[in-house]
Order: sequence, then structure tokens, then C-alpha cells
Amino acid sequence: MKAPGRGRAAVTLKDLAAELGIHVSTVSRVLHSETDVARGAASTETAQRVRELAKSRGYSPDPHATSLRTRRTRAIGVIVPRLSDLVLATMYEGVEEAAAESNHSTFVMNSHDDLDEQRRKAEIMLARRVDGLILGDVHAGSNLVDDLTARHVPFVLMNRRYPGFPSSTCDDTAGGRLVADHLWDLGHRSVAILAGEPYASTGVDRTAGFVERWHELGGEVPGDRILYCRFDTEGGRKAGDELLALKGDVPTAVFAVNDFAAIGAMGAFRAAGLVVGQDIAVVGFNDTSLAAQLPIPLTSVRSPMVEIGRTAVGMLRRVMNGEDVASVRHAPELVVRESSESAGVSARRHVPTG
Amino acid sequence: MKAPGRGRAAVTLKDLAAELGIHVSTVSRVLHSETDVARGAASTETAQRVRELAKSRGYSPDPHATSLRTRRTRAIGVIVPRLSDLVLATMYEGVEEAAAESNHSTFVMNSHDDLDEQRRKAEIMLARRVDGLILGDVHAGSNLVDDLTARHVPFVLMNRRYPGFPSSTCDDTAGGRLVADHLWDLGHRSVAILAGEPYASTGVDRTAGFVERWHELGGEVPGDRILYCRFDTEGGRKAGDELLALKGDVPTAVFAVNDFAAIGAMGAFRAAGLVVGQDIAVVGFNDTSLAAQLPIPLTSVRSPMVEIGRTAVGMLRRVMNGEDVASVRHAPELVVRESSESAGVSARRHVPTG
DNA sequence: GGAGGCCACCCAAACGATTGGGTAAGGAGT
DNA sequence: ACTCCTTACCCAATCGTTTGGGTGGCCTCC
Repeated sequence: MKAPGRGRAAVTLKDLAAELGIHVSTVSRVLHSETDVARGAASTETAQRVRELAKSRGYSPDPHATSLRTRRTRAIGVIVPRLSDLVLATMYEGVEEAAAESNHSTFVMNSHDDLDEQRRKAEIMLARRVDGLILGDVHAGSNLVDDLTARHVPFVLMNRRYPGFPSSTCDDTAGGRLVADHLWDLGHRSVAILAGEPYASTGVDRTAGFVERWHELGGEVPGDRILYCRFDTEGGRKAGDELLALKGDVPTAVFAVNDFAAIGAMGAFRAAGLVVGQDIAVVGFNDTSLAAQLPIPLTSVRSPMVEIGRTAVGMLRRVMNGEDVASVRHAPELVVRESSESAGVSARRHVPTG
Repeated sequence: MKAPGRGRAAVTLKDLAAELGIHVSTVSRVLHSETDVARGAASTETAQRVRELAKSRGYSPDPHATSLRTRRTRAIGVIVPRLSDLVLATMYEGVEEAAAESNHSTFVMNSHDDLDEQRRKAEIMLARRVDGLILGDVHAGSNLVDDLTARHVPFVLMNRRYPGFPSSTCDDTAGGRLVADHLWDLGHRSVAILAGEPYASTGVDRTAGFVERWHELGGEVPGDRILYCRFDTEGGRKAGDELLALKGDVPTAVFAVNDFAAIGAMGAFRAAGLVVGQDIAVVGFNDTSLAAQLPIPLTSVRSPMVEIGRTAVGMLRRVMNGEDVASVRHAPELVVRESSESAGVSARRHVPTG
């Protein structure tokens, strides 16, 4: 009669030791150092027997006993705004892959981009005694990073950067510049930016890169043509509607710092009778799998999301080792599609609104 | 001089006990039973002092020590095909919420819908000694569920069902029937189904529900009009192209068992010169946040994804308690939008392909 | 043939929390 | 005055691993 629902008493070192008639510490040492016979812990022959028995009994070390003893868990915590954001979910896939390769597990939690929740989730992770944290949701000006530093918690940033702390991000500034060049070359001179949330470096840097390059080229971006918005379709839709409601001409091109916002904006434009790719060019960011498959395929800046996640893990491992690491900004790449293929000069400049 | 990168020696029960001059077991008992003073473990006064000190020192119990002793981890493992699938990511949000409420942590891993990887990930979770598993990626006919049962691992299914095992899913059959009624009422008589992967009960049930109701209404669905496809835009695009390449008339309505597949199909239709919502009706499934914001808003069946995740946690807790639980099928709801608003009778029946 | 050096192990103390069983002091009951 | 009960604690084993430090026996070397 066993406890209902729970079962399978795991095989322990002690079990193996007893069955082999040797001491548990010997077994431990043999199993611990995979390759060589840990500093003469046992004879080659004994080591062989140990490993065979361990395998046949399906021994797997109890991670809690190990952690208790070694003070490390081989677990890392990941906090993202929300996994239902495809961008973060994809980065997390990279994190999971890379973590698995170095024999680490990952905990992931959603902070919903809320400052309190970020803290709360971080505390939960630390209470779980993770070895380090990857923060994918850092807010500009948040002091969480300072607090974690003061507490000597090893962590790195992902997706969004924060000056002075190591981060694995896309080179968002460069991405913004790519878009500026592209639209300028097409002849566009009147543009607007759906800039994302002001607390996220992603949107801020993409916008800044665009504006910087646009100025270099001799263009200008009026302040009211930079609209903050959420990083999802709904946010893009709203910002698109706002843009159309502004006094003055509708711009001939729109740069949305996120594919989903771009999709939402495309909906708004279409509802207003504009044909995207013809009357108005739209460019997104991240080149999510959707972009290429949309009814009107979306021009977008490809960011290596999986790689960003993988890099974050590598950096975190180094930080956990006490090394200093430098931030990595992954190079983006522009992928031109139908949504911005027509030249700006041929685009309608004056659109009757309403 | 402290170890680089790592730090903050956690305060332990022993520390508290020493400072109060009482025994560690007394402290444990006081802190353990939140409300009452555990079966007279300490005086009200002492209990008070203990709790105050614990709070001021920021005591948080070492989960590994606890797990080692109690043989339970308060962690549950979640396996999904991929978190970059918005549907699963959203369900996972429900899981995370509900788990947090009952003081459980969650590990989540991607199996990429690969049978070997499912097993591998499950083993990793079990090696981590999770208390139970939530499988969001079960394949029809896979024997993983039987193996887990044989090993007395508590688990429940989510998203996809498997006869004979408890699952929290959408009532996919009912969802399929809703779509059949909707399209039939609009006058459509020639339909096709993008049915998803044959190993996923979601697609299979949605398809079966549709076909069943369609037959009841007097319609028919030729076998070659049921196309299997991946649950993403690319899969939908391919299946859409295949559909258009079939001999015979293009159907007037298409039911894609997944919003992303629907979006991909819409791309294929548009590329072929068809206007979705006019020449051809398209209906998706899940009513993801994208559906409403698309340039051509997509009719979709809303499934309560967060609730499905939450329910899975509740069920798993009961299973872990050794209780028997019944599967839950959450009721879906049809949300009609522009992509299927025009009547089928007025839709073009003969489309020149190419 | 004695010193020294492996070799192949064993011993035992941790790590932090839980928990079944004490036990001493004080009061109540008879 | 004796027993019996509470109250308010303490004791110690235990969970499974890790790891610094032994310790015999055998071999080698000069």
C-alpha cells in the first residue's frame, strides 16, 4: 500500500553503495567526476561497476540534497513582461536551449511590465535560490537592478538594456537607422513612428536610431509624429488611429518598433481606406514569423531573438563565475517586403481623412 | 572578502533560534503553522517574538532543505509544444497565476511537438523532483501517458486531451459545431477545413465537430477538402496554397482550426486574388488577440485559454492529493467578424485560379 | 629492509528543515 | 501527598550529497 498519487522511491547513493558493498562517498566521487576516476577515488574496475549499477538502477542525484550541500541549484530565473509576447517567448526558447546545454534549469515568470510584480517575481526566484537571474523586462530608471547588485545577486539583462549593466540585446539603434535609410531611399519624407513604451529601451533606441539617421539624411520628424504605444496589436491599432486623427497630412511611411504594433496600425490604416504598401508604407521590427505570412507581407527588421536568449545565458554564466562581462548588441538586418515596396514619391501625399 | 558574484548568506532557522535562545525545532513549529501556535509548540508570547524576528531578519526557508526532508518540492512541471505559440503561452499564464496562488512554482519547457523531446523534458522535470506535471503537448497514441501512470507520476493534460486521462481543454467539438452552424447559416455549402496536426486532439476534435454538424445540416465535406497543417502562419499558408491548387471549385468558406493557420491561409487567398470576407469566408480558432486587430478582422472561436491553464493546475493539485478528477471541457464562443460576414450565396463560386 | 609513496578506499561532518518523541515545571484533582 | 495533565519547550534522527581528511596494505627505491 503506497501513498496515493505519489510514488517511486528514488534510488540513492546509499542504495548503490550498499549493493556494491562500498562506501557511499566512493560512489559519489566516481559518479561525480564523469571522465577520470576522481583523483584516485576508486579503481577503474570499481568505477566501472559503480557506473553500470547506477545506470541500470536509473540513479539520478537528488537535486535538493545536492543544492543543500553545494549552495548552488543549477537553476536560473527568467523574468519577462509576458510570454504571450512572441518576441520574449522566442528569446526564452533560446534561453531554455542554452541553459539545457550547460545543464541548468530555468524558471520563467511574467511580470506584466509592472514594477511591483517585477520585484515580487524576483523575490520568488531568489527564495527558490536560483543561481542567477535573466531580466527581460527592465524599465528605464527602475532601481531593481541596483538593489540586486547591492545584494550580490548575479544577473544579466536581456531584450532591453540599462546603461551600466550587462545586457544581451538587439542593436536597436542600428535597426532604427536601417529603417531610416530604407524609407529615405524610397523617397519618403513625411514619416511617423509608433515608438512603443517609453520605459523600454527597445522602442526608445529604435526610435532614436531612426531619428538620428533621418536627421543625418536631412529629414525631420516632428515631435507629434512620435507616438508611444503598447507592444501589441491593440496598441498599434490605437496609435494608428491617433496618428490618422492628427491635424495635417497623413505621413507616407510609418515605422512601428514592433511587428504587432505594425499589424495593429495596418488595421487602422486599412479601416481608413488606405492601402498599405501603396498609400502608406509600414515597417515593423523583429521580423516575427507572422511578418512574412501576412496578407500584405510586412517589411521588418530581423533581430536574432533566439541568439539574444542564448547569449544572455552565456553572459550570466560568466557573471556567476565572478567575471566581468560586456554587453552584447546583436546586429539586426532589414527584410523588405510588400508593405514598403512602393516608392514614397509615388505615394499619395494628401489623403482625405474620414 | 566574499566569494565573487555570489553572496548574502541566507538566515536560517538556527540563526533565529540562537538569537532567541530557544531551540530550532520550536522556531520551525511556530513558523510552520501560520495561524495557531502549532499544538502548543510555544507560548503566544514566544511565538510572537519568533515571528517578529523572522520577519525583521528576512527569513525565508531554504526550499531544498525543506524538499529534502518532506519529499515534496511545491514545484510543478509544464511541457508545451512551444511557448512561441501564443495559445500555449497564454494557457501558461493561467498556469503560472494559479500555481502562484497555491504557492507552487512552475518549470516550463518546450517539446517542439517531438515525441523524443517530450520524454526527455519529462525526465528532466522528474529529475528535478517536481510534484506533478502538466502536459500541454500530448500526442494521440503516444504511450508517454501510460508510462507516467505506471510510475505513479501525478499529471494532468492541458490543451489537448487523451481519452482516459484527466484534461483541461476547450470543448473543441462544440467549437467546430459552432463554426458549422455559422457558415451554414450564411449560405455556404462548399467548405474546406485546415485541420491542424493529426496527432493533436484540438484540431481533430474541431474538425470532427464541424463535420458532424455539417452532416446533420445536410452538407458534405469531401475528404480532399480536409487538409492537415501546422498550427502556425506558415502551415496555414502552405495549406491555403494546396487548397487553391486542388482540382474543382475553390470553396466559399474555410475553417482553419487555429488563428495563425487562418492568417497564413488569408495570405494565400489574397495572393491568389481573392478578397477574404467577400470572395471567401475564413474562420479561425482561439480568438487570439490578433484576430480582432487584423486588417481584415478574423471570425474566430474564443476559447478561454487562461482559464484552461488555471483549471489544469486545480486538477493537478487534486491528482497530487490522490483524488480522482474528471476532465473539464471549457465552453467556446463564436465571435463573428469581417472575414466571414458576407453571405455564402453571394460569394463567387468559380474563381479562375492562377 | 626501512622509508616513503601511492592506491583504493572509508569516516564523519556538514547543509537546513521537519517531526516523533521526550521532559521538567507547575497546577489541578482527590 | 500522590497522580495526572498541560504547557512550553528541547532532543535527535533524518532526508541525500559532498568533501576534507584519514588509513591500511602493497610496491618501489636505494
